[in-house]
Amino acid sequence: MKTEKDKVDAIKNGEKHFLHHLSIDCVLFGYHEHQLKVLLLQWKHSGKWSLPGGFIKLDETLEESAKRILKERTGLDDIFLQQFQSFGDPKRSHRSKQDIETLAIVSGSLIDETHWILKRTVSIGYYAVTEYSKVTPRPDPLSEICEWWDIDELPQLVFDHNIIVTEALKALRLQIYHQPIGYNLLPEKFTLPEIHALYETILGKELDRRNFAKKLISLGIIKKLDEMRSIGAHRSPFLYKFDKRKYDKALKEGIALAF
Amino acid sequence: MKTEKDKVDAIKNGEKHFLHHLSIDCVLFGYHEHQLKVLLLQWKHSGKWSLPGGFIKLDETLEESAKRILKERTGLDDIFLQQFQSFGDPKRSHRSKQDIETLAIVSGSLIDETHWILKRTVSIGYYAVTEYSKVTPRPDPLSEICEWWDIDELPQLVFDHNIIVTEALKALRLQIYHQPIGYNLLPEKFTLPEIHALYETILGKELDRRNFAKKLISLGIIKKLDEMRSIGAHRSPFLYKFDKRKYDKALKEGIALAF
DNA sequence: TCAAAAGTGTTCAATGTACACCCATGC
DNA sequence: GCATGGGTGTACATTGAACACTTTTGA
Repeated sequence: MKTEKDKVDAIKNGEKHFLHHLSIDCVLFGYHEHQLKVLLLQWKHSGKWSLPGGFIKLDETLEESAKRILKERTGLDDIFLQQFQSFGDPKRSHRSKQDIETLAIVSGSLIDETHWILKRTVSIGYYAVTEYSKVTPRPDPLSEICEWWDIDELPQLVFDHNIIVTEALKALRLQIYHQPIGYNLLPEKFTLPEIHALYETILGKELDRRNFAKKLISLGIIKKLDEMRSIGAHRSPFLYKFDKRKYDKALKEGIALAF
Repeated sequence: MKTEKDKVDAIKNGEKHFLHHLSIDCVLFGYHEHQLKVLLLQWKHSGKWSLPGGFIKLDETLEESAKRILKERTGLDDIFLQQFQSFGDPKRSHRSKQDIETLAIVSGSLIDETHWILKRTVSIGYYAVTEYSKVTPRPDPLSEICEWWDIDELPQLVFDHNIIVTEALKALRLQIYHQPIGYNLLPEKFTLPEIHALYETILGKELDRRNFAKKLISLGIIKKLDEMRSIGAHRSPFLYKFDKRKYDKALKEGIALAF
């Protein structure tokens, strides 16, 4: 785990450790009880909101880099992670004078317009999905706050980050029709209403309970167990689990869902 | 249009004009009479084959960069172009000693291991599709030959370019189910057999003529004209054209094809 | 008149969609 | 016993898939 000192050091000396002109931005979708949220950071001083992001170390793959960034913000290791698009408009990452001052103050370093971190940066977008009740968001050294925002009520974000979120959501919703999801999002054993709510939330629309269950079961990626979950003052739902074999096969070969 | 001198100059002085650590690789699919090909370049001296690619100028967008690269190799301007994935394995772009010598010879420049062009490079992959009978491939200054290769008979390519081709084809085939294609690939007026062959070729499988036509027409993206094309010693097929309004709508909103 | 390519419609199967009532549980 | 949420099946509509014969054209 990185210490704050390491991170500040990265701004000062990152020139030697990171790829210039490139960054990773992560759209982390948090799912919980029919709500879809996005993890955002609020920058110190300027108060602007941004996606969690970072730079790529000289010797790590893009995916390792995205995983590292997410782990630093969430502590989570096994996250459903997908590269979806790169953003490279020459003007996308313009920083204001105030931002530059903030970077200088936070890092205790001399930062002028020629600093590597201020050069034109192409950002590789990754999205990820997690159960947000499991996460304790941690700000990075440049940020005061790291917290979840409702997908429908995002503030204005820095750079082109609003566009990145929109594109990530589009990509996620497209992907969900071709690959199963849920493996890292649901407990090992889950109920039909749980996975149903997950799909409804991500797709942002209602899905008929019966038809939904029929399809997942007929695809064979989930199977019913002989156990039930006690949910208090209501009928106990059956538990299901993923058929890992068929789930992985569907991940690799794709499926055709049409909800 | 760039002269050879400009290109060689780019290797010598590109440090100032291009983004380091980043490149664009283009998988240009060429379609003609039921054959799908890919445009490849053969490097001077080493004889290795690669995708057309290049670096990103400081002030151009990623898409402009990809368009520029394709225009230099094909002369074509209006090409169906899609960003599909970025490739960033730290070892993906390792160059052999021989390659480095070749670069030095061709550019008449001193190139050692510290040269910017040899640094770790993340490549942003674009694919494009064109009618290859319209194209006269032009080698770049580093290459002897620029020519079409059958998609099923590709040679071993440099770096991870075989993987890039495979991923591009996967992305193209996925996209074709969600967005119409053909606008820049077919003449303004075309016949059903023509667009049918286009889809069959890209998808690499046979599609029932009647069902295929039924679907495209029922989606409304093509419409029948009162004209026919004379094709010699056979029955004259009707001409169709795209309904641009519905075509663009389908491009934006997506469609669900299931051939 | 023949060869080659294009036009066309129907039937059957599978899938998707819409829909409502009963059951279990804890308070 | 009641409120709440979960379980379940059927009928209908739509879509997909399979399939063959006739027409046009120029040689």
